[in-house]
Amino acid sequence: MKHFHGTAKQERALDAYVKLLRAADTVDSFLMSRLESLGLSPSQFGVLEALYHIGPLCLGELARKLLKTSGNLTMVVGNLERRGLATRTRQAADRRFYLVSISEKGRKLIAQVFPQHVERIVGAMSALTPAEQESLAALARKLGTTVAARNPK
Amino acid sequence: MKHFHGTAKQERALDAYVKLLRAADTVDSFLMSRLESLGLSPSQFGVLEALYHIGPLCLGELARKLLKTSGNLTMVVGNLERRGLATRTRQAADRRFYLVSISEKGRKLIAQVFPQHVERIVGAMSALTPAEQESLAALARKLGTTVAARNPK
DNA sequence: CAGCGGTGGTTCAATATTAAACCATTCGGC
DNA sequence: GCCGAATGGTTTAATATTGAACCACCGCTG
Repeated sequence: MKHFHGTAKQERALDAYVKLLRAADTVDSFLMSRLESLGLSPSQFGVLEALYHIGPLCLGELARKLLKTSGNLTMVVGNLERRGLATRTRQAADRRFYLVSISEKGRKLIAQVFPQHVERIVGAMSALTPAEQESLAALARKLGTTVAARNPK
Repeated sequence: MKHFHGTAKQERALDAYVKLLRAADTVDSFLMSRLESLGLSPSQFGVLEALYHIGPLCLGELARKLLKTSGNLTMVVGNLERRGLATRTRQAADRRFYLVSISEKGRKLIAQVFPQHVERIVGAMSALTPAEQESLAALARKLGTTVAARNPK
């Protein structure tokens, strides 16, 4: 059931684009549904997970890593702070920077939740063979980095 | 720079998952940035484009096609209606259904914007060769449909 | 035809998200 | 040392997004 007709080139590009977005959306909402039942929003989990695995980061670094705006991060980190899962401390060296760190409570939460999360990712991706997973990763990586490079933030 | 260490199976799945999401996010925000400069939010464009190419749909069908909740669609369609780009009419046969249709104004807008949108998709996807685009589409399709089938809405 | 369960939409409260305007701080040139 | 540009964060206004509670309508069964 197709509703747009263009050149072969256009249909190929559109088809790949639509399939890519739908797959990402489907897999992500499957994974996030579990996290939300633990009281963590997708964004909150994303920030905590980054802090947990990478270490303290300032707001701007978080925004760039997560592909979100700084204004957005202000809100999400604010919510994490209010819930005692992260802290924000002003840098003495350059007082414009706020270093965001995961709290002990946040660390415990991620330590508890992350293993199951990984297993759910493994489960979802098992729809593809290992070779297919690697192929998908390579193609997605090439596409993502090329488009990102062409459009400097 | 990797910050998580697990089994080969876990790292492969995680890597594919992360690359997939980032590619989708990068491409999508590249495309949406142009649409927003025309005053159309991504969701509004999604709904209008569906109505334009498929024809009138009821709220629930729209929600399923766009992978959103019905509550969300109530809001987005409300905004489209307020701007005169779509209409909502109650079905006489079964008065629970509201049929959503694109207006003439909306049709003109999409007719004007869609060709450029497709060309931008072609431009973005040209990061991959035609064969790679087809390969990506096939892998994404397999992943998306399998995960969706395993998790009936 | 009364009641009831199921389906379609809406409402509500909370969080997210962005762009744009704005504030705070640093740093370079003078 | 002061000013202006640049950088990092916050705020604001608007839209989006979800799950849960709720309302409206249908069809069925007694």
